[in-house]
Amino acid sequence: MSRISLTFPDGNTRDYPAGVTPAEVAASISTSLAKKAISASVGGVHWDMQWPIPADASIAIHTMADDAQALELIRHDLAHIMARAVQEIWPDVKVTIGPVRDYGWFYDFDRAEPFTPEDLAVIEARMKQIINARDPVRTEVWDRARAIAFYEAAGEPFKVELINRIPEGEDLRMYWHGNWQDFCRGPHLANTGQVPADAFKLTHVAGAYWLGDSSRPMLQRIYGLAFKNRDDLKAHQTMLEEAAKRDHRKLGREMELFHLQEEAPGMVFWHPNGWMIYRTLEDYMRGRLRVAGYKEIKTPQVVDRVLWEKSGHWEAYRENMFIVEVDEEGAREKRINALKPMNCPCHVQVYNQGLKSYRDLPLRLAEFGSCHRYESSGSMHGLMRVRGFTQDDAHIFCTEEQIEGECAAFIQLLSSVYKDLGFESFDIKLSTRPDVRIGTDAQWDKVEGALQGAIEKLGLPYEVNPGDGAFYGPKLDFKLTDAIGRQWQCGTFQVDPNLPDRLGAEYVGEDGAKHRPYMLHRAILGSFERFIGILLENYAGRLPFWLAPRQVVVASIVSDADGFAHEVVAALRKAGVRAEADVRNEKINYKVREHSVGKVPVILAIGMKEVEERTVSIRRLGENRTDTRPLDQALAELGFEALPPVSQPVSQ
RNA sequence: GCCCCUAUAGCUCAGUUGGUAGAGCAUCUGAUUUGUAAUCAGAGGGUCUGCGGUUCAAGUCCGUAUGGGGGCACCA
Repeated sequence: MSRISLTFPDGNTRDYPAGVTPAEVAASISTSLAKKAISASVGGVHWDMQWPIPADASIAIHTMADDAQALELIRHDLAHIMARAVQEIWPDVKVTIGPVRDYGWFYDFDRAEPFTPEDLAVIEARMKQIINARDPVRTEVWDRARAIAFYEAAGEPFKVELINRIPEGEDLRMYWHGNWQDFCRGPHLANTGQVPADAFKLTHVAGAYWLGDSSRPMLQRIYGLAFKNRDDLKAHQTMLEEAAKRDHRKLGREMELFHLQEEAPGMVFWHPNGWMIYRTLEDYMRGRLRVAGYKEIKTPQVVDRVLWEKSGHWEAYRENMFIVEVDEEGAREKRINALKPMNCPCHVQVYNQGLKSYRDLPLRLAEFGSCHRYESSGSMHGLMRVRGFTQDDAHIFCTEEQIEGECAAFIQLLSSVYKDLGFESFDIKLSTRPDVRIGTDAQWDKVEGALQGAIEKLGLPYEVNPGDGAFYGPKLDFKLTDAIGRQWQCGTFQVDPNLPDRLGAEYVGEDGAKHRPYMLHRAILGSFERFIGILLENYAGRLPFWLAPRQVVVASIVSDADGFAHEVVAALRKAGVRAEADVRNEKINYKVREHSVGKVPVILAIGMKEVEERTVSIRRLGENRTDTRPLDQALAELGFEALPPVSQPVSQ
């Protein structure tokens, strides 16, 4: 059980068990201290105790047993304090709900006028007044009829709806902050003064649907950041600024990687540098897949709707497909095609050519498949969510018995690839059978068991998401964690008996009869576009040498060294290094700065000294020193670094 | 798609209460030959996102379309 640490004005800290009562606290300290002990610190949070300590202080003492709980309470109380401030300033605003979230909280309001940044400053000022007023927080338990009557009288339809959604018989708690109250599950601090007044900040306003339902009204959501002290808030704000600096859209411009433009929303124009990253990543993946026993194929971009009808996509996914109508001469009707939104049906077509034997299985067909999806306008975001993208897609056709082995091999491959690309850890989520599904329970038992067995044999931790699988089969999702702690879902592994059935895939078994294979959909990166965005943000643009588009710039210091600079570039290129010469008539300081800003990992400076000694001066990005090396040695070192990392396979 | 915000030079941004545009960087030209994060000088560069409206007059005010941003919804 956790303990509470109380720090008193005499500077001493005393520990108490979590269930301690105010009376016990009072009894444990000397009378003289008791009279001064009007403030204390619990769980790192400063709070004021009235003396004698009131009975409801126990709420705070009980729940502020550790920092995480203390923060939760602070953020939760701030949500209420903000709602109260808003209603005090604009009495006609309707309140709804305001949960705690990472780093703060939000609250949704219904108001005809939009909240402006100036409004936020006004609200913040009022919140500080409320905190400084140190209003005690009181709890009352009401019955449903009273609560509904109260909110109907107050003209708060959203609250009435919330109460109606609470199951009969549950207690309804009303929390009073001064003479403003909110219906809430609690718990809360003992008084508003326990919230630090200088450690929160209202950040922005955004639209959000009532109850997350796009058919319901759109409310205005005000977001706030909150911490237990001012330093933590500042630290978080600094972190946000740092995160903004590594925004891949900004890096994409600065490093001349790609651009997007109005005529092709959600489609990437790759520039030479960006395309080099893309191709390096693609070549790397191609190599990994080849070794892992995949066969690479390429399938059409434009496919007749007939196939999409057979696969079921036309019915279920049509709104998200780019439709291509073609007028064919003599035809009575336009022929309707669609840009493929996914590769699966095409891969089944490849599988279906020629009769397959059980000896052909597992058959692993891979494609760097260019797909187009008509994503809604509001969902697009730089490289992270685009309309035209390329998946590192593959489909494994196999028998039920082979699923577990294929799953284990896939996870090993994925983990090794992530490691090579700089991501040490990832989380696995297993989504199991949903309520609405096809197939028998016995089949689901086997298939889910296969996935589970594969993960467990590898000794990896995983989380189960019951009921979150597709209607045809369970799936695994793989989420990697980047350098600043954000998680990205990239890999996926799905078991699908449905599509082979719809598209008539089969193989001849040992028994001479025809059988349906299972189809395993799997991807490691997800899409190249998005993964490059993730890589850029993870490394803040400072890609490892082997992935950097321009690996080395050879900069001459004086024009008499230009000849040797060119010679070094040629030798580097021969050694497999992406090198460029910079022989512009500029100072070396200028060149070093420009290429450092451009995130070039290695700068070789060439002056007359190097020309005479046939050496190079190596400067690595982020290091303020240089090393002088004989040219041959530098070529060997850099040539080796230019190779993609070779990872050890995960041991069984 | 929905709500809010936003759109001025390649980039980052100024532009007072409406009186037909500015800076830094970048680019180009010249000078400078330089030892590890910005050498100096000069020049060119903008239908102020498109369309419509108000006004004697619109970068500025209003409407609308499109793109972008923050979210929500979506991501079989």
